[in-house]
Amino acid sequence: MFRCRAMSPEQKQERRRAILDAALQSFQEMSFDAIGINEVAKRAGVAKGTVYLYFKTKEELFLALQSEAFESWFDEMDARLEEIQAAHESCTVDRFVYLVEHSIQDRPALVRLIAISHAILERNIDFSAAMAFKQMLCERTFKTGSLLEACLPFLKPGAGAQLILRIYTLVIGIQTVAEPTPVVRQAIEKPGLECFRINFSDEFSDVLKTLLDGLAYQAR
Amino acid sequence: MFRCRAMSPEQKQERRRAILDAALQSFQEMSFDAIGINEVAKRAGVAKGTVYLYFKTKEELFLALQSEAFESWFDEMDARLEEIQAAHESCTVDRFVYLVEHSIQDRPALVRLIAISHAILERNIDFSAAMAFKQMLCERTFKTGSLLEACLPFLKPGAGAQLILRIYTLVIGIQTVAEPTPVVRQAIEKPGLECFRINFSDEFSDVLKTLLDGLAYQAR
Amino acid sequence: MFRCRAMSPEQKQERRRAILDAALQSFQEMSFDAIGINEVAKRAGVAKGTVYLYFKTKEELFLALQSEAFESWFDEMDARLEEIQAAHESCTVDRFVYLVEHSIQDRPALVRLIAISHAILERNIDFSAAMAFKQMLCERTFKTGSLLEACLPFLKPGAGAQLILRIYTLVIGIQTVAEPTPVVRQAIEKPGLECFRINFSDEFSDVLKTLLDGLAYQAR
Amino acid sequence: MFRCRAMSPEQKQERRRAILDAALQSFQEMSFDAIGINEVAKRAGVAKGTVYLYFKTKEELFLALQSEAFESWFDEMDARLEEIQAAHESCTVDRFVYLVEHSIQDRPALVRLIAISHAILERNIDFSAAMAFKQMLCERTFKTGSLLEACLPFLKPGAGAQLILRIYTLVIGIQTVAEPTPVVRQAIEKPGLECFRINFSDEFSDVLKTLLDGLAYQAR
DNA sequence: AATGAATGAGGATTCATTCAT
DNA sequence: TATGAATGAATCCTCATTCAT
Repeated sequence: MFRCRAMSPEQKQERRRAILDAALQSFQEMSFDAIGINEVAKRAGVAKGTVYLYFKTKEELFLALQSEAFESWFDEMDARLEEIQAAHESCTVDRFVYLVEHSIQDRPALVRLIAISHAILERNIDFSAAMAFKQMLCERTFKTGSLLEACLPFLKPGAGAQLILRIYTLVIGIQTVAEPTPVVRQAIEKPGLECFRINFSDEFSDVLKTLLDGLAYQAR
Repeated sequence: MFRCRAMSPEQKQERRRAILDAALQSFQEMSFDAIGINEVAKRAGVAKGTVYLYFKTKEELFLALQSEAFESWFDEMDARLEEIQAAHESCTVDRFVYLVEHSIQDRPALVRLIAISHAILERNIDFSAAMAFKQMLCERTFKTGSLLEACLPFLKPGAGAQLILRIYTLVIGIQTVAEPTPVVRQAIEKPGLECFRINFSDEFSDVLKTLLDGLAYQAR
Repeated sequence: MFRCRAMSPEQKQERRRAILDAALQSFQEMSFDAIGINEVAKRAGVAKGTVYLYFKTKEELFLALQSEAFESWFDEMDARLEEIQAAHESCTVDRFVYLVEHSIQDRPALVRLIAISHAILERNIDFSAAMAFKQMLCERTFKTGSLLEACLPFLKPGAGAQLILRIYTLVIGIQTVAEPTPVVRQAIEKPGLECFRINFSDEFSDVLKTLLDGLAYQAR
Repeated sequence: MFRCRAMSPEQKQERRRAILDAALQSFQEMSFDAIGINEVAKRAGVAKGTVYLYFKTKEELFLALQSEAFESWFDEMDARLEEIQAAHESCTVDRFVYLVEHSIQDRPALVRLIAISHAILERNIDFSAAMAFKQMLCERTFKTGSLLEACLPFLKPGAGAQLILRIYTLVIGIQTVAEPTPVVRQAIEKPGLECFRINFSDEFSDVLKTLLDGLAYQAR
């Protein structure tokens, strides 16, 4: 255990980091419900109570995790889109779909966090945490949305941010059906039920492409 | 309490009905978690144990509810699509979107049940219940999918069923973001966060239409 | 299901038999707690309620089973002891121990029933069932006790019945330690705990022999 | 409720003690089944959850109680046997029987705990609790067994520990028949069933003496 | 007599959160 | 700040038994 106190802001950030890293590690190994705060605390090398010094609730902790993962995703998207802009290339639908799909595929934890965000995480956080999270999400959505509008010519003003939000919606829906419970997985193994065996990446790419084709078509 | 026994199959169906109706009523008033089996039992005029005579678990009870709601939805869809066929009309995208959106809007309980199906209901049912549910879903999906293919000329063979499944996916995603938790709802009231105030029907119609436009475009 | 009614006493006995046989079969496959009345009823080919027509409680049913097993044991003991008497042989301690041990070893269900009799069965029976059981036990104990006194010369009057009761006591104690729970069995597998690995027959024979030697010694 | 925390190991022991004492008190007033953890917690002045901080299950709590009672019994036995050795007296069978009987009579809770140990307590404890308990029992059995061998000259090496185990077995068997259920007690009040009215101490003394006589006889 | 639908009591346990130290 | 001991709410389901048919 860290037994030191009276820490500098840097030290506090470090401690916070350790807790977040521990939470992420746990989340990669098991489900949200299966994770206990004790587990996270031990892994982070702090006491249970200390976790609550940095995060008001278990849910707020994992919301912070989601927040970070989102920022990282937005960072990558922004970088990729800026590269495209810088090269004065125009972005095709296919390339964009590929870009998004890969950036998401690299972040399985983010996808799983998004899927439990509304049903679980956002049920036990306070107003300020909700506010901060949504505000961050909004800002980044608009920023990345603007870049998007510059890359995808058929996007009207405002349609970039909207597209981001719809990608978010798609992720929730597709992840939910793509990761069924064990008993359902067993059931859909049976012949005749192939239609329920959905692969996240394939489905996501396909739907996103169709959606973009639809937008392009509508924009003509 | 009913002091009579449901001996004949008809009486047993009736009793089952009473329990399902009671569950639905409760679900319309509060969240799944807030509902206790005792509550449902009392409302149905039976004892707690009797509920478990008809449904193995609380989750199975609500899955049965979802099953019924789904069948009703498929029935309506089939009827509408057959009307269109019978009239030898060809169905426009807009008309189809309108049709789907309304059929869903009339079934708020179904939408809420779908949204908790994967995360909650399908976690505590046995194999046979899972199997029966998925099988029904599959059959009706393909049947309605065929009708769809007849109505929407740009749908290739097999695309009808796939479209139904994607509508299902969309419902999950959109319902999830359209019905935020109280604290999140409060947060997104604030100015600047309008983008998160999503109306299920509007969003659903818009995305579905775009998706269909995309499919139509791809089919050219 | 037997759907017939208005039965003769013979038919009723037959039905009772079927239930007892079914209960015994179940008990040989699993523990008392694991057995459900439904299980027994189905195996006997009757409805649950019918079981309660013949036995007031689940415990009374298994007490009846124990009763029968006891009578069978007494029958065998009596027969064996009478054989010895008829042959005008005098019975040695070793022969008697062998006789008892074998008669018990042939009745594993009886031993297990005895072990749960006081703690479980006799907790949920009514006065008349308790009375009938104890009366039978008493009578047979005295009868067999008398035969015993004739065979084992060192037994004083009354010591035969007392010996039977002590054999009963020994069975309870030894069976209890000889059949530990799974977790305890696992624990006593470890080296150093060999002393807890007790074999019923060996221990029973040894203690009974010592006890009889003691009685013989005291009688000198 | 204690509003203070038991931080030091001594304070924690004290708290553990309080819970054990409360459990013992309850056990003296009623049966294991009738005792609720709430009851014990309240009596100990702690919250329900606190009990589970010290003992993993209700059964483990009562196993700890049994463990303590056993150690106390072994302590007394050791002390008495050492006194005898110190006085260079040789111990007669009668004196030993008296000694054991009294040490047991003083511990009615131990006897009742032993009687439910196999059937109840050892069914819901984990491996380490089972291990620790059996290991303690084994060690003390051998230690006291050695003292016994020094006191009772007819005991061969190893027979001391075996005798302790047989005393344990006898206690289970005799306690079981000596403390019948209410309905059985009522039944055996009736004339003719006197043979089932067994007094623990008398029966125990008598059987133990006979057993020792048998051992002495066999050793000649 | 037989059925099987209906009943309803019954309790340990976990774990997020708090707060005395 | 950090700790970790203390708290206590919260609830589904089984199954022996009953009794209307």
